[in-house]
Amino acid sequence: MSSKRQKHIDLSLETADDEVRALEEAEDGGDQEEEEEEKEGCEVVISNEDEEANKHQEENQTEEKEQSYEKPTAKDVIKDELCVLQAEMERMKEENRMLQEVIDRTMNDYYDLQMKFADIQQEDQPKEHQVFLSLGRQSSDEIKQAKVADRGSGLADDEELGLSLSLQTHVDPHQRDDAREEKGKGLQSWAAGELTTITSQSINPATRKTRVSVRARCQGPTMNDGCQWRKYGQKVAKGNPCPRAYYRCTVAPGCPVRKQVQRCLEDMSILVTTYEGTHNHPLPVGATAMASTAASSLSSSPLSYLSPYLANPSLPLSTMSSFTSSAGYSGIFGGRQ
DNA sequence: CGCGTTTGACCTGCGC
DNA sequence: GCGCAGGTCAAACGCG
Repeated sequence: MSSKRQKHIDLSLETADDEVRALEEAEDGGDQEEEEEEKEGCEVVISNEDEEANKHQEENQTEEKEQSYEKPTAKDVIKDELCVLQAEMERMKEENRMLQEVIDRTMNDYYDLQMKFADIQQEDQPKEHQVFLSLGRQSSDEIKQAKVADRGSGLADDEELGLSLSLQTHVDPHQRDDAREEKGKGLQSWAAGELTTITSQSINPATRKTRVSVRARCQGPTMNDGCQWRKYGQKVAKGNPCPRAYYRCTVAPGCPVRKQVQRCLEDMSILVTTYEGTHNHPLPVGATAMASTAASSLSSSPLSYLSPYLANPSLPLSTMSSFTSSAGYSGIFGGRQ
């Protein structure tokens, strides 16, 4: 008998809602089924939820007859467990909501700091080209912040390589918003939703070598950006115990593009990928979405690491932006030579 | 066997 | 000039 009672409890845990329904039904019309008590002896596999409820109810009733003093106890136990489980579910839901809010707040603060940092860098090093691409999830607040930063930055157009700055002179605010959303979608699809952070780009004035640095949350050894890469070296850099891996683009022979991949010291789940060079071949579709995003902000030839189309400096900026937008890609960041 | 990775050696730029 | 750190090369190795 005790084994039967144990079975009841297990079933109630698996299908709590149905159990509640079954109990309610049992209370309402349980008398009608008392004459089928002989079924209680059958240990069959329960395949139907209603059958399960009925059987549950029948077994309960059988036990009730044999040990009538246990009737309120068994139901109370089940109801108590249901209440506890439901309360726990509610608590977890509430906890999830709070965690989500914390994450959103943290992301907002992070992007805010990133923008301020960009402004400070631009003030300190007016000759150093800086690009900050906001990738992945982007809230409306971040978009607003970006707009404010863009309008207030007052960059010298001829000298600064602005992120979305220069392109904004060609599109209206609605289009910008749409484009930003497009960018987010494109990158999410590119990185399977794992891309969450920031890219930055800089040109070394001395060597004229340019780099795009992408920080992405990625569990694998390297993030899939659509291109084919061959590893040619690995080095442990000073200050970071994580080894830095060196990759060369193998989509086309002689392609000069290289990338360095290194885990972030602060957060091992973040992969910092630095691209360098210009592809001398058309990119795969998967890579082009990313390429157009980054490269449209890097319209000068040495800056177009990711899109060979943008390696052609003869293409005017307006052509670039129309290309990236008309191609349906997510390139919305303006570029400036 | 071909291709990609690993890893130690070598090269190069930079600061002192 | 020297030392250091970052970057690249290439032989050895592993895998399919």
